[in-house]
Amino acid sequence: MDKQTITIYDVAREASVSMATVSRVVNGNANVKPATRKKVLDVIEKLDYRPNAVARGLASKKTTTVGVIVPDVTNMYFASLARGIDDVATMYKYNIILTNSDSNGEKEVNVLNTLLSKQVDGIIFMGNEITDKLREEFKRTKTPIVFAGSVDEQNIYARVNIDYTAAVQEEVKNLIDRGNKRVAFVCGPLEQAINGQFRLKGYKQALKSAGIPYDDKLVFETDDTYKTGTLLQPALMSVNATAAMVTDDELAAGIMNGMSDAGVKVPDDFEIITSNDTKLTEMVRPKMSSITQPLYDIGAVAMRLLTKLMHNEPVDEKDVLLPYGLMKRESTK
Amino acid sequence: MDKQTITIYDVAREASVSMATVSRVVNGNANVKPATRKKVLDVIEKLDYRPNAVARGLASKKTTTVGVIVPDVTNMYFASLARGIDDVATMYKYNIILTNSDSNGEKEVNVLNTLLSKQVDGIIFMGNEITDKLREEFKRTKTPIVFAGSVDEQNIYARVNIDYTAAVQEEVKNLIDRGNKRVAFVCGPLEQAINGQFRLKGYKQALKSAGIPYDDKLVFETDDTYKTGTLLQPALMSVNATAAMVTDDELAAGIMNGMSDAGVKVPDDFEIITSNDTKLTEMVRPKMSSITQPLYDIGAVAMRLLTKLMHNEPVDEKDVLLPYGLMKRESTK
DNA sequence: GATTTAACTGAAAACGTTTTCAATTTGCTG
DNA sequence: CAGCAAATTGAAAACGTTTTCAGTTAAATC
Repeated sequence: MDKQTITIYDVAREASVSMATVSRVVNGNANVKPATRKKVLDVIEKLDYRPNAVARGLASKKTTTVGVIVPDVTNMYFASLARGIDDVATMYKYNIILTNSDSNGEKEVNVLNTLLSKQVDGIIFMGNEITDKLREEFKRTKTPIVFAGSVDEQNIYARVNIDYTAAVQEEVKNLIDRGNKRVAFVCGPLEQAINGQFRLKGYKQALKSAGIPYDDKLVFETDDTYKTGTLLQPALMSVNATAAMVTDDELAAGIMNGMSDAGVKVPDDFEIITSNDTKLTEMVRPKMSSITQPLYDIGAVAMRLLTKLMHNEPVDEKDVLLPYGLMKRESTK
Repeated sequence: MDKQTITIYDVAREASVSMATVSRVVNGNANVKPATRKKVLDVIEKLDYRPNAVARGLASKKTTTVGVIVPDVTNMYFASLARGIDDVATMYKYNIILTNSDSNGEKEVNVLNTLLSKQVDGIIFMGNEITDKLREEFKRTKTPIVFAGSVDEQNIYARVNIDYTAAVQEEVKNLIDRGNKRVAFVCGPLEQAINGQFRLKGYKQALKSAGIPYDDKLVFETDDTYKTGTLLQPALMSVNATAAMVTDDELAAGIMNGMSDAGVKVPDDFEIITSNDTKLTEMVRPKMSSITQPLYDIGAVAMRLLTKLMHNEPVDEKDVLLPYGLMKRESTK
């Protein structure tokens, strides 16, 4: 009546060998006589035996599961990374436990602890503001961690990103070269190092190279949402900005639609460049010019890196930078 | 040197009680004297003991983990469901193992088996074409399964959806009432029951009520992608369609942009209505009218239903239909 | 064919919990 | 304060694997 499970012991008995031998064939251990292997395999087939991964995890101290902490899967940027992660995880026989943190420090700590209690073999973290408390928790564990599409300004953790500073600098330079004297920098929370340090730095460098003084009235700190973007047009106009470097695609789409709705022509009256190159950039009209990032690859490479860490393989570079590009579409001249 | 872990045995010794007692206080069992509980709690705090979920899983046969099979997290529709699932999972102390199947029957079977070997307590499945092989695998397990946003034409599995047939019928009726004699039905793969049976049925019913003969030249079976949508304009024009009922938002956005690019005005020359009400509908211009679905809730309710199944609580209705709505935006007159 | 060596196999101890069942305490009752 | 029920506790057996170590068998050498 009850869920009767076939255990390794059952197949051992049926094949007249020991559990150890069954375990060996299941794990592909070479030290088994071919004839024995075949016999065991046949019984496994016949009994439809499936190894219990939990018991395996307890005995071997490996769960072949990795934890993935993401601010919100509903955000295309993170969804793309997550997809890359899952694909290479699958490739290496891992599964992922996916958890949404809403970039909330407390949730991040909780979630991290549950993942660790579940004995994940590794963790991929996304999120750009690392609270002290979180760093402390990270430090307490020996479980390998890699950041994906997320900077670590303390240079401690393995991570894979693009060079946000250079990319922003380059794009802002282009904007300036095209005659824009006042280009706005519209970003997510500045406490997030990726904005407040890396990207803002690129923005400032571009201004400096062009001999334009930095004006903090031109930087707009937002919550990265579409809705907020749609409301920004008046503020942007009031500081006489003629272009904007935006750090999130949905936010950028909001700004662009807000402009259009207010009769401001993009790109003729206002140029917009965005940062994540999600498919949204192509769906919106005009299509948005963007920094291109290999989103899927960032996730994929992060996961690959994590496998190396988990298997104690040597890694040459803990801070991997993937190439970025610049895709001109219709929101810039 | 080695990752020295504190076990339940360590705290038992330190608190001079038995493992059983420690286990009791960890699990909130009531039969522990308050003084003892406090003593144990103090030691747990002091030693920073964290229960090993794997060992727990082996002993109790519960992993507090559920498997989630999704075609592709990168699709906003599924990402929204997944978010709803994760949130209520967290609420009930579960974690989710998220796997992408690409709606590929073989992958689905593989993934299902890994999930089962990992002893997940339940499974949430998304995907609309259930191969015989997959059904067979489903049947073999006693692990509860619920479908989210996915139909089961055999009425076997617990599932939560909206009434796709009624929703489509209603919208097509509106299109017809507004004077469209030839409305196209543009959908994903017809093998998927949600399209080939439920939605198509609604389309046909609407035609029938209006006394319009069904013309299969007006149904366009696609792969649900944006790209495909952008290429559909000529075909749609060649059959003299003046409106389209589309089953996917990205696809619909593609069609709309394809129309606009070809100089066909939406909605004046061509009306479009889509089906999933993802945030994309608002980002695109003109904004797309859509059937509204409580995406997040579908996921949330599915997960809630699964918890009941996992805890052997009675469930009154295995086929839950959530309310849908119709949101008129700018792609219809 | 006797030795030596390499290949294969099995017994049993982990792994860190939960859970059953019996034993011990404690609190009441009269 | 004996007697009994209820509340607490602990011992030990699961749970289903992996892994170590010793033993056994087969192959190779002379």
